[in-house]
Amino acid sequence: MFSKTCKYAIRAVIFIAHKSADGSRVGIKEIAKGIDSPEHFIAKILQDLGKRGLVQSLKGPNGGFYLDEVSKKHTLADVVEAIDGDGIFTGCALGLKQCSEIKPCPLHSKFKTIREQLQIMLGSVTVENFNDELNAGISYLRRN
Amino acid sequence: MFSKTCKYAIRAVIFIAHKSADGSRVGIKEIAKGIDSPEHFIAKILQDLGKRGLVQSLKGPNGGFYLDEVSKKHTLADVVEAIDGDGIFTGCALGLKQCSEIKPCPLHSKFKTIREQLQIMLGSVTVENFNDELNAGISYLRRN
DNA sequence: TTAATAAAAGATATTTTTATCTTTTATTTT
DNA sequence: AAAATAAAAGATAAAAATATCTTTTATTAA
Repeated sequence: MFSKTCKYAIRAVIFIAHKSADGSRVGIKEIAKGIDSPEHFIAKILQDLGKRGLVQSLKGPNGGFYLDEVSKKHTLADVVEAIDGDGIFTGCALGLKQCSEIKPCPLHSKFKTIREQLQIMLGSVTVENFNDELNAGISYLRRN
Repeated sequence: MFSKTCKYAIRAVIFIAHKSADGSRVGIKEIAKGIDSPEHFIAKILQDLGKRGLVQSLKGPNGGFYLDEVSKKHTLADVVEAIDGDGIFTGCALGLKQCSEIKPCPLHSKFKTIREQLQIMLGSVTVENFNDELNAGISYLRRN
């Protein structure tokens, strides 16, 4: 469904939202451990998300990643689109470039519904929406 | 959503169902052209689907691929599962192996609905279900 | 029973994705 | 200012997915 890169990205932004909710920053090592990802790989991903303004960071002691007021309100759809592009929301299920309402692939209409639901779902939750349940230990971002 | 291999596979079986509905066989070259795929690559995929009993084939003159009565009734879910496995139906959206009802990832419950709908949708159409609309030129398997 | 046809099988190549390692730059603290 | 910290950037490597090429086997038709 999502690329591995995208899965790491989603887990990371939710983790950062959670850990930096108190105004502090969270380092790359803690993030990597907290979401079970390769440290250097998630570093690259966050670098990319940083350039796109989806996460913020500061170098040096007490530095790390955090989210400003705008970033906290970004939806998971924003994250997915930043990493994987909008193919999952708009592309043809069978990979046909010219597939559209007028020249639909056999699955077109049936798939449309599902894609839309996915987009609505991902568009309706912000990265900080999970803070409470993570605090309460109701959901998890790693094997734990 | 699906791997490229899986997209080719779905297109191919629908194409074969369509072209062999009259009892004839359809060659690999015609299939490759008919679904816009690399010839040797789709050959490999069909070889695999053949071993799994999802398509039938005959070598030699007048040979080619076709579907027996059982294969015609296979659903697209069967094809997807044969190629990509059941990860898309059962796996965690965030790639967490231990994600489950008792240790859910943040997206678990919201995703469940969508995965189920996808499975129901793909499980409710057989590969031959599209023959009529393909004949009528209402849907397409290549740029055309 | 030979030639032609077409898929199966095996080997290799290319591209993309995922992962790692090293060096540089920015920031803070002493 | 110097030392320590931590991300940014750049380079390289490994693995997986996608694609191509060649040889073999089965089948048919002449």
